[in-house]
Amino acid sequence: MGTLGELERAVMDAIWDADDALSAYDVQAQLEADGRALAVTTLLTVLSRLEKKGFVASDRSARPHRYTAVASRADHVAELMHSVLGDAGDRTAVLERFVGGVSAEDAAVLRQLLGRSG
Amino acid sequence: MGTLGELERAVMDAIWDADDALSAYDVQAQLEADGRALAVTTLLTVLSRLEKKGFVASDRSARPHRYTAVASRADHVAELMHSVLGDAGDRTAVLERFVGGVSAEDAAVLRQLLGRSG
DNA sequence: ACAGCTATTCTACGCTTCGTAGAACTTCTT
DNA sequence: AAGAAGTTCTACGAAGCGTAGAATAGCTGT
Repeated sequence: MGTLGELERAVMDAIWDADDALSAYDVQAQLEADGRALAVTTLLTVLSRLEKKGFVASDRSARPHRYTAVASRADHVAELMHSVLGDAGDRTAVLERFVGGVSAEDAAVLRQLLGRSG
Repeated sequence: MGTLGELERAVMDAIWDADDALSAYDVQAQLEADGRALAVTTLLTVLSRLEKKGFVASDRSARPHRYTAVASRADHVAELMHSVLGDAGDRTAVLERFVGGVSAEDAAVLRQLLGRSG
């Protein structure tokens, strides 16, 4: 599972922030609005790399191909959290440090989420 | 804050698994026991890179320099979890997915750590 | 069916990180 | 002071990433 580079991450953010599927041109416009001017071919390259890595899927029937995120940002981040926790050794020790560092709001959310499941 | 490469990770594991400070030679022996034969200079290079990245500190008064982890593995992993959570956008959504995916044991640990009442 | 335009893929290059280690240099010990 | 033990410098190849031009493919109107 590869991690994302800087531009790859920016592209994923654009896709995640959009409500519907984006073309390379849409992504280009989005990044330009963020002050980053890039050639469309650059975005197409990045998009195809993201597809190879399994982060996006493309609809190639539409003429400017449309790209959508395979997992939501929340899913992706939660998965990352699990994956780092995964190779931790002493999970309890990690969770202890983790919980020790969360904000009061996050702690409340966690309590609520854990409350109902047993 | 850079992530660790494959060998860098193996070296950190050796250091984390040891109770006391290790020299490059100790690390070499440890990796050799794990079926990986490397020159000692290789380990010294990696160790110095880890030091530059802030993962280890060295005691240069002892003659074979001794290296210790700056943070425990648990601290490191918990920090990583926080850092991914950090650039998440909707933290509640992430925590929801995260909690949804933990094992019953982990959930029990979390509940205990968070305390009964919220 | 063809010309011209739009869109996509191929190829490429420079930079950085990482695994790997020899060569050169430093520092003890005797 | 010589030799051994240890450390730093320098280096190189592979891979990943940002970046984009060149080449190619597909569509549209006449």
